[in-house]
Amino acid sequence: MSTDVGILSFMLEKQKKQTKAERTREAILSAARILFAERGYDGATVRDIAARAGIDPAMVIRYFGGKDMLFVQAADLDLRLPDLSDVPGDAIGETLVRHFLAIWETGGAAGGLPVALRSAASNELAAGRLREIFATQVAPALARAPGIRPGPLAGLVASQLLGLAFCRYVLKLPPVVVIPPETLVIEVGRSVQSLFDAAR
Amino acid sequence: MSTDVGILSFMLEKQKKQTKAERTREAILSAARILFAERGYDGATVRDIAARAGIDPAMVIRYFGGKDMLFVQAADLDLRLPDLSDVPGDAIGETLVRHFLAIWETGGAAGGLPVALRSAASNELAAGRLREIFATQVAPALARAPGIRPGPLAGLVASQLLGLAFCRYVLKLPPVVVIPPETLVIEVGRSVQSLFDAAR
DNA sequence: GTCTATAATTCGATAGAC
DNA sequence: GTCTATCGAATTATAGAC
Repeated sequence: MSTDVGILSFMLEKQKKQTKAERTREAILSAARILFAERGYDGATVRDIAARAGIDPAMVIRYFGGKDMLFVQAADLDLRLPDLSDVPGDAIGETLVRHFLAIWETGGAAGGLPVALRSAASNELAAGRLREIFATQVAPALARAPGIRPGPLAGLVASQLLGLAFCRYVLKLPPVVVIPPETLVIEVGRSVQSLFDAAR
Repeated sequence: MSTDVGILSFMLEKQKKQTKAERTREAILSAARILFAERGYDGATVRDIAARAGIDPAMVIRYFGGKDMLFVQAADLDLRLPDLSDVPGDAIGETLVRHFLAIWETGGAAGGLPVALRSAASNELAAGRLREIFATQVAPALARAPGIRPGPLAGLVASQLLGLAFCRYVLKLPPVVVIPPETLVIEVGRSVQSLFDAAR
């Protein structure tokens, strides 16, 4: 079966070369996430991203087709929201805030949420991504909370959590930055919980 | 006293000419507020602003010294927050939300708050303005609420109100846009109130 | 006071050599 | 696959005519 051996060695070589190309691709994407999250869509230039990734600006276009398509990839994210049907009814607020804070505090700068939130106010592409994330991830997850009437709940919860992230991680409002995470879980958790209690 | 008459007629003439110049200045500022609020600092160009004001782009620089200084003027705002020492302790949440919504719903597009919020995420100048507004207007006003412990309260209230404005007026998240103002006053008011109750 | 013309940058994207 | 060189467009800001 020389054919099989040929295929195998081809795949190995292909995988090896893909590893090299994929490493470049990952380097671009990683640099893009950091700079998009720091400066927003307009503020982060293709040249800056290429410089941070250690490659030529032309490669960014070659790998991703354009700045806009690179941004869409960089702003991609999975919130991995917990299944609220497993959470006690009076602990939903704290659970959500704790999960949301963990997304930001751990590796937040490398994820897509800071990228999307930073640019959403001044870039329609980013705004659309954020609206889509709400519709496909946040709203369905909140709807699984037991005994909740449909209504404005999901939008109001999103407003509160995004407002917290905005003031703490984007605007960096000093009094919000210094609040310990545990305090946020309790205080904001209670406030979010009051939204759920009212929708029951 | 021909001197007095001379001064008087000079002042009248001066006032007349100032009226003309002031009208141009107001036209620029008004156009700048609308475009800065719509597209953010980077998205709104001096050319666009001049075109909407019906004057030459060079005049914008001449009147305001530069795009950045025009922005500072456009982002200036007075929240006119009510004196919370006059408000019943259990109505503070609703009072704040109602006042905040009124700022946005009536003439919001012409004010400085949409300008500042739209650009705060991607422009340090705007972010500084917003932080300054919090420090000089929001925090002192909230501190006048009777029987409140100092702590994270002010920052959390600002987070919730800014989050609401962000989702409703900037991001235009559909489920948040369609909520009637009265519902917002009640629902968000209760949630804000729970922050105050916990700080007592 | 006002406008024309342009200076001086900076950006995304592409063509083509290697 | 990668890089050099550059195009074409858009930006703020200024200089100078009227």
